[in-house]
Amino acid sequence: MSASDEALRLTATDLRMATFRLARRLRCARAVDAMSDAQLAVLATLRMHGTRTITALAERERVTAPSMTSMINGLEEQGYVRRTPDEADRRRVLVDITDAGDEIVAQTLRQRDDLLVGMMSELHFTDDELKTLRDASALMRRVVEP
Amino acid sequence: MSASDEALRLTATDLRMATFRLARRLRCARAVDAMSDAQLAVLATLRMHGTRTITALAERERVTAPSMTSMINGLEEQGYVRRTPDEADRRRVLVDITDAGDEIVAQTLRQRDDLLVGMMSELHFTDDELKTLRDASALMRRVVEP
DNA sequence: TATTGTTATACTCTATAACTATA
DNA sequence: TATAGTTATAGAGTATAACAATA
Repeated sequence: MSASDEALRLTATDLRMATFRLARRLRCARAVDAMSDAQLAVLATLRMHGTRTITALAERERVTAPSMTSMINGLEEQGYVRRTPDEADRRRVLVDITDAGDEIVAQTLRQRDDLLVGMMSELHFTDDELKTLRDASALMRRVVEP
Repeated sequence: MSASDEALRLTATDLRMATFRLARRLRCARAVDAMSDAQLAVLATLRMHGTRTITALAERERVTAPSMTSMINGLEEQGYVRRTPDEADRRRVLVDITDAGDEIVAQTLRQRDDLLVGMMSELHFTDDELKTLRDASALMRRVVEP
Protein backbone atom coordinates (compact mmCIF):
# COMPACT_ATOMS: atom_id res chain seq x y z
CA MET A 1 0.00 0.00 0.00
CA SER A 2 1.45 3.38 -1.00
CA ALA A 3 1.73 6.36 1.33
CA SER A 4 -1.16 8.11 -0.41
CA ASP A 5 -3.37 4.97 -0.26
CA GLU A 6 -2.72 4.98 3.46
CA ALA A 7 -3.66 8.68 3.72
CA LEU A 8 -6.83 8.01 1.74
CA ARG A 9 -7.89 5.18 4.06
CA LEU A 10 -7.14 7.18 7.23
CA THR A 11 -9.14 10.09 5.85
CA ALA A 12 -12.01 7.77 4.92
CA THR A 13 -12.13 6.32 8.44
CA ASP A 14 -12.08 9.79 10.04
CA LEU A 15 -14.79 11.01 7.71
CA ARG A 16 -16.96 7.91 8.15
CA MET A 17 -16.91 8.23 11.94
CA ALA A 18 -17.56 11.98 11.98
CA THR A 19 -20.35 11.67 9.42
CA PHE A 20 -22.23 8.92 11.27
CA ARG A 21 -22.01 10.70 14.60
CA LEU A 22 -23.20 14.04 13.26
CA ALA A 23 -26.02 12.47 11.22
CA ARG A 24 -27.16 10.47 14.21
CA ARG A 25 -27.27 13.58 16.36
CA LEU A 26 -29.12 15.72 13.82
CA ARG A 27 -31.61 12.99 12.90
CA CYS A 28 -33.37 13.49 16.24
CA ALA A 29 -34.67 16.89 15.11
CA ARG A 30 -37.90 16.73 13.10
CA ALA A 31 -41.00 18.91 12.73
CA VAL A 32 -43.48 16.17 13.68
CA ASP A 33 -42.58 13.50 16.22
CA ALA A 34 -44.81 10.97 14.46
CA MET A 35 -42.78 11.34 11.25
CA SER A 36 -40.29 8.51 10.72
CA ASP A 37 -36.96 8.81 8.91
CA ALA A 38 -38.32 6.61 6.13
CA GLN A 39 -41.37 8.84 5.61
CA LEU A 40 -39.22 11.97 5.71
CA ALA A 41 -36.84 10.52 3.11
CA VAL A 42 -39.75 9.82 0.73
CA LEU A 43 -41.15 13.32 1.19
CA ALA A 44 -37.71 14.88 0.67
CA THR A 45 -37.28 12.91 -2.56
CA LEU A 46 -40.69 14.00 -3.87
CA ARG A 47 -39.97 17.58 -2.85
CA MET A 48 -36.66 17.66 -4.68
CA HIS A 49 -37.44 15.56 -7.75
CA GLY A 50 -41.20 15.94 -8.18
CA THR A 51 -43.88 13.37 -9.07
CA ARG A 52 -42.75 9.72 -9.02
CA THR A 53 -44.34 6.28 -9.41
CA ILE A 54 -44.38 3.74 -6.56
CA THR A 55 -41.76 1.60 -8.27
CA ALA A 56 -39.44 4.56 -8.91
CA LEU A 57 -39.72 5.64 -5.26
CA ALA A 58 -39.08 2.07 -4.07
CA GLU A 59 -35.93 1.83 -6.20
CA ARG A 60 -34.63 5.18 -5.05
CA GLU A 61 -35.25 4.42 -1.36
CA ARG A 62 -33.93 0.86 -1.86
CA VAL A 63 -37.03 -0.83 -0.47
CA THR A 64 -39.48 -3.26 -2.09
CA ALA A 65 -42.63 -2.14 -3.91
CA PRO A 66 -44.96 -3.52 -1.18
CA SER A 67 -43.00 -1.57 1.45
CA MET A 68 -43.35 1.60 -0.57
CA THR A 69 -47.08 0.99 -1.09
CA SER A 70 -47.47 0.72 2.68
CA MET A 71 -45.42 3.85 3.33
CA ILE A 72 -47.35 5.85 0.75
CA ASN A 73 -50.60 4.65 2.37
CA GLY A 74 -49.44 6.12 5.67
CA LEU A 75 -48.29 9.41 4.12
CA GLU A 76 -51.56 9.69 2.16
CA GLU A 77 -53.64 9.17 5.33
CA GLN A 78 -51.68 11.97 6.99
CA GLY A 79 -52.29 14.23 3.98
CA TYR A 80 -48.64 14.63 3.01
CA VAL A 81 -48.86 12.99 -0.43
CA ARG A 82 -51.57 12.36 -3.02
CA ARG A 83 -52.05 9.51 -5.50
CA THR A 84 -53.13 10.20 -9.11
CA PRO A 85 -53.76 7.46 -11.67
CA ASP A 86 -51.50 7.75 -14.73
CA GLU A 87 -53.88 8.06 -17.69
CA ALA A 88 -51.15 7.20 -20.20
CA ASP A 89 -50.26 3.87 -18.49
CA ARG A 90 -53.08 2.76 -16.26
CA ARG A 91 -50.97 0.27 -14.31
CA ARG A 92 -49.16 3.23 -12.81
CA VAL A 93 -49.91 5.48 -9.87
CA LEU A 94 -48.30 8.92 -9.71
CA VAL A 95 -47.37 10.14 -6.24
CA ASP A 96 -47.16 13.89 -5.49
CA ILE A 97 -46.20 15.82 -2.37
CA THR A 98 -48.93 18.11 -0.99
CA ASP A 99 -48.44 21.63 0.39
CA ALA A 100 -48.69 20.17 3.90
CA GLY A 101 -45.99 17.61 3.07
CA ASP A 102 -43.76 20.29 1.61
CA GLU A 103 -44.11 22.40 4.72
CA ILE A 104 -43.31 19.49 7.06
CA VAL A 105 -40.06 18.78 5.20
CA ALA A 106 -39.11 22.47 5.16
CA GLN A 107 -39.77 22.76 8.91
CA THR A 108 -37.70 19.67 9.69
CA LEU A 109 -34.73 20.84 7.64
CA ARG A 110 -34.97 24.27 9.33
CA GLN A 111 -35.02 22.62 12.76
CA ARG A 112 -31.97 20.51 11.95
CA ASP A 113 -30.12 23.57 10.71
CA ASP A 114 -31.13 25.45 13.86
CA LEU A 115 -29.83 22.60 16.01
CA LEU A 116 -26.54 22.47 14.10
CA VAL A 117 -26.12 26.26 14.18
CA GLY A 118 -26.70 26.14 17.94
CA MET A 119 -24.09 23.43 18.47
CA MET A 120 -21.59 25.16 16.18
CA SER A 121 -22.01 28.63 17.60
CA GLU A 122 -20.92 27.46 21.04
CA LEU A 123 -17.54 26.52 19.56
CA HIS A 124 -16.90 29.98 18.04
CA PHE A 125 -15.44 28.64 14.81
CA THR A 126 -13.11 30.98 12.93
CA ASP A 127 -13.77 32.03 9.34
CA ASP A 128 -11.08 29.57 8.24
CA GLU A 129 -12.73 26.72 10.10
CA LEU A 130 -16.11 27.55 8.54
CA LYS A 131 -14.45 27.56 5.14
CA THR A 132 -12.92 24.15 5.84
CA LEU A 133 -16.39 22.79 6.66
CA ARG A 134 -17.92 24.29 3.51
CA ASP A 135 -15.10 23.00 1.32
CA ALA A 136 -15.39 19.54 2.89
CA SER A 137 -19.17 19.56 2.35
CA ALA A 138 -18.61 20.18 -1.35
CA LEU A 139 -16.10 17.31 -1.51
CA MET A 140 -18.51 14.99 0.34
CA ARG A 141 -21.24 15.80 -2.16
CA ARG A 142 -18.90 14.93 -5.04
CA VAL A 143 -18.26 11.57 -3.34
CA VAL A 144 -21.94 10.63 -3.17
CA GLU A 145 -23.05 12.13 -6.46
CA PRO A 146 -23.59 9.52 -9.18
CA MET B 1 -28.41 38.72 11.53
CA SER B 2 -24.72 39.60 11.17
CA ALA B 3 -22.55 38.59 8.23
CA SER B 4 -20.88 35.86 10.29
CA ASP B 5 -24.23 34.51 11.55
CA GLU B 6 -25.21 34.24 7.91
CA ALA B 7 -21.97 32.40 7.08
CA LEU B 8 -22.56 30.07 10.02
CA ARG B 9 -26.07 29.19 8.85
CA LEU B 10 -25.00 28.65 5.23
CA THR B 11 -22.18 26.39 6.42
CA ALA B 12 -24.57 24.47 8.67
CA THR B 13 -26.99 23.86 5.80
CA ASP B 14 -24.19 22.69 3.48
CA LEU B 15 -22.80 20.41 6.15
CA ARG B 16 -26.20 19.00 7.13
CA MET B 17 -27.01 18.06 3.53
CA ALA B 18 -23.60 16.54 2.80
CA THR B 19 -23.58 14.61 6.08
CA PHE B 20 -27.02 13.05 5.57
CA ARG B 21 -26.30 12.03 2.01
CA LEU B 22 -22.97 10.43 2.80
CA ALA B 23 -24.29 8.65 5.92
CA ARG B 24 -27.24 7.32 3.97
CA ARG B 25 -24.99 5.97 1.27
CA LEU B 26 -22.51 4.33 3.66
CA ARG B 27 -25.23 2.87 5.90
CA CYS B 28 -26.05 0.30 3.20
CA ALA B 29 -22.72 -1.47 3.79
CA ARG B 30 -22.79 -4.02 6.63
CA ALA B 31 -21.13 -7.35 7.36
CA VAL B 32 -24.37 -9.27 7.88
CA ASP B 33 -27.50 -8.39 5.94
CA ALA B 34 -29.71 -9.49 8.83
CA MET B 35 -28.07 -6.90 11.11
CA SER B 36 -30.19 -3.75 11.56
CA ASP B 37 -28.84 -0.25 12.19
CA ALA B 38 -30.29 -0.37 15.69
CA GLN B 39 -28.51 -3.64 16.51
CA LEU B 40 -25.26 -2.37 15.02
CA ALA B 41 -25.46 0.83 17.07
CA VAL B 42 -25.86 -1.18 20.30
CA LEU B 43 -22.92 -3.43 19.43
CA ALA B 44 -20.76 -0.43 18.50
CA THR B 45 -21.57 1.21 21.85
CA LEU B 46 -20.70 -1.96 23.79
CA ARG B 47 -17.53 -2.35 21.74
CA MET B 48 -16.38 1.19 22.42
CA HIS B 49 -17.55 1.66 26.01
CA GLY B 50 -17.63 -1.87 27.43
CA THR B 51 -20.21 -3.56 29.68
CA ARG B 52 -23.46 -1.68 30.20
CA THR B 53 -26.84 -2.28 31.85
CA ILE B 54 -30.08 -2.42 29.88
CA THR B 55 -31.18 0.96 31.21
CA ALA B 56 -27.84 2.62 30.39
CA LEU B 57 -27.98 1.25 26.84
CA ALA B 58 -31.59 2.38 26.44
CA GLU B 59 -30.69 5.92 27.54
CA ARG B 60 -27.68 6.09 25.26
CA GLU B 61 -29.62 4.82 22.24
CA ARG B 62 -32.60 7.01 23.18
CA VAL B 63 -35.10 4.15 23.23
CA THR B 64 -37.28 2.77 26.05
CA ALA B 65 -36.16 -0.04 28.37
CA PRO B 66 -38.61 -2.56 26.87
CA SER B 67 -37.29 -1.78 23.39
CA MET B 68 -33.73 -2.37 24.57
CA THR B 69 -34.74 -5.63 26.29
CA SER B 70 -36.17 -6.82 23.01
CA MET B 71 -33.13 -5.77 21.02
CA ILE B 72 -30.76 -7.45 23.48
CA ASN B 73 -32.90 -10.62 23.23
CA GLY B 74 -32.32 -10.64 19.48
CA LEU B 75 -28.59 -9.96 19.77
CA GLU B 76 -28.24 -12.64 22.47
CA GLU B 77 -30.02 -15.25 20.30
CA GLN B 78 -27.59 -14.42 17.47
CA GLY B 79 -24.65 -14.82 19.89
CA TYR B 80 -23.41 -11.22 19.61
CA VAL B 81 -23.94 -10.23 23.27
CA ARG B 82 -24.17 -12.04 26.60
CA ARG B 83 -26.16 -11.23 29.75
CA THR B 84 -24.58 -11.56 33.21
CA PRO B 85 -26.49 -10.90 36.46
CA ASP B 86 -24.94 -8.10 38.53
CA GLU B 87 -24.13 -9.72 41.91
CA ALA B 88 -23.77 -6.36 43.63
CA ASP B 89 -27.28 -5.19 42.64
CA ARG B 90 -29.40 -8.14 41.64
CA ARG B 91 -32.01 -6.05 39.85
CA ARG B 92 -29.42 -5.33 37.20
CA VAL B 93 -28.28 -7.24 34.15
CA LEU B 94 -24.86 -6.55 32.68
CA VAL B 95 -24.62 -6.78 28.88
CA ASP B 96 -21.29 -7.63 27.22
CA ILE B 97 -20.28 -7.93 23.57
CA THR B 98 -18.98 -11.38 22.54
CA ASP B 99 -16.01 -12.05 20.26
CA ALA B 100 -18.49 -12.79 17.45
CA GLY B 101 -20.23 -9.44 18.05
CA ASP B 102 -16.91 -7.62 18.09
CA GLU B 103 -15.93 -9.22 14.79
CA ILE B 104 -19.26 -8.32 13.13
CA VAL B 105 -18.83 -4.65 14.05
CA ALA B 106 -15.21 -4.61 12.90
CA GLN B 107 -16.17 -6.18 9.57
CA THR B 108 -18.99 -3.69 9.00
CA LEU B 109 -16.78 -0.69 9.74
CA ARG B 110 -14.12 -2.12 7.41
CA GLN B 111 -16.68 -2.60 4.65
CA ARG B 112 -17.93 0.96 5.02
CA ASP B 113 -14.37 2.27 4.89
CA ASP B 114 -13.71 0.12 1.81
CA LEU B 115 -16.83 1.52 0.13
CA LEU B 116 -15.84 5.10 0.97
CA VAL B 117 -12.23 4.57 -0.15
CA GLY B 118 -13.56 3.15 -3.42
CA MET B 119 -15.84 6.13 -4.03
CA MET B 120 -13.12 8.62 -3.06
CA SER B 121 -10.35 7.05 -5.10
CA GLU B 122 -12.30 7.53 -8.33
CA LEU B 123 -12.19 11.28 -7.73
CA HIS B 124 -8.38 11.42 -7.34
CA PHE B 125 -8.43 13.89 -4.47
CA THR B 126 -5.29 15.97 -3.97
CA ASP B 127 -3.34 15.94 -0.71
CA ASP B 128 -4.88 19.34 0.09
CA GLU B 129 -8.39 18.02 -0.45
CA LEU B 130 -7.70 15.02 1.79
CA LYS B 131 -6.40 17.41 4.44
CA THR B 132 -9.57 19.48 4.16
CA LEU B 133 -11.65 16.34 4.76
CA ARG B 134 -9.57 15.29 7.77
CA ASP B 135 -9.68 18.78 9.26
CA ALA B 136 -13.42 18.96 8.74
CA SER B 137 -13.87 15.54 10.36
CA ALA B 138 -12.09 16.80 13.47
CA LEU B 139 -14.34 19.89 13.55
CA MET B 140 -17.46 17.74 13.11
CA ARG B 141 -16.40 15.58 16.04
CA ARG B 142 -15.99 18.68 18.20
CA VAL B 143 -19.55 19.69 17.25
CA VAL B 144 -21.09 16.42 18.44
CA GLU B 145 -18.86 15.80 21.43
CA PRO B 146 -20.55 16.60 24.75
C1' DT C 1 -45.41 -12.55 -21.10
C1' DA C 2 -43.73 -8.69 -18.55
C1' DT C 3 -44.70 -4.77 -15.61
C1' DT C 4 -47.12 -2.09 -11.90
C1' DG C 5 -49.18 -2.07 -7.87
C1' DT C 6 -51.74 -4.33 -4.07
C1' DT C 7 -52.94 -7.81 -0.56
C1' DA C 8 -51.62 -11.44 2.77
C1' DT C 9 -48.52 -12.76 6.11
C1' DA C 10 -44.57 -12.57 9.13
C1' DC C 11 -40.56 -10.52 11.58
C1' DT C 12 -38.17 -6.52 13.78
C1' DC C 13 -38.15 -2.15 16.20
C1' DT C 14 -40.66 0.96 18.47
C1' DA C 15 -43.96 2.51 22.15
C1' DT C 16 -47.04 2.43 26.66
C1' DA C 17 -48.93 -0.03 30.51
C1' DA C 18 -48.66 -3.42 33.88
C1' DC C 19 -45.97 -6.63 36.25
C1' DT C 20 -41.91 -9.00 39.24
C1' DA C 21 -37.88 -8.74 41.84
C1' DT C 22 -34.74 -6.09 44.37
C1' DA C 23 -32.95 -1.91 46.82
C1' DT D 1 -41.42 3.75 47.75
C1' DA D 2 -38.18 3.76 43.89
C1' DT D 3 -35.45 1.33 40.46
C1' DA D 4 -34.20 -2.44 36.93
C1' DG D 5 -35.87 -5.38 33.95
C1' DT D 6 -39.53 -8.18 31.68
C1' DT D 7 -43.98 -9.33 29.62
C1' DA D 8 -48.19 -8.06 27.07
C1' DT D 9 -49.96 -5.62 23.44
C1' DA D 10 -50.13 -2.55 19.53
C1' DG D 11 -48.45 0.24 15.47
C1' DA D 12 -45.00 1.19 11.77
C1' DG D 13 -41.61 -0.44 8.45
C1' DT D 14 -39.52 -4.12 6.37
C1' DA D 15 -39.58 -8.53 3.62
C1' DT D 16 -41.38 -12.52 0.40
C1' DA D 17 -45.10 -14.74 -2.05
C1' DA D 18 -49.23 -14.56 -4.50
C1' DC D 19 -52.45 -11.91 -6.95
C1' DA D 20 -55.12 -8.45 -10.30
C1' DA D 21 -54.93 -5.16 -13.78
C1' DT D 22 -52.70 -3.40 -17.65
C1' DA D 23 -49.16 -3.15 -21.39
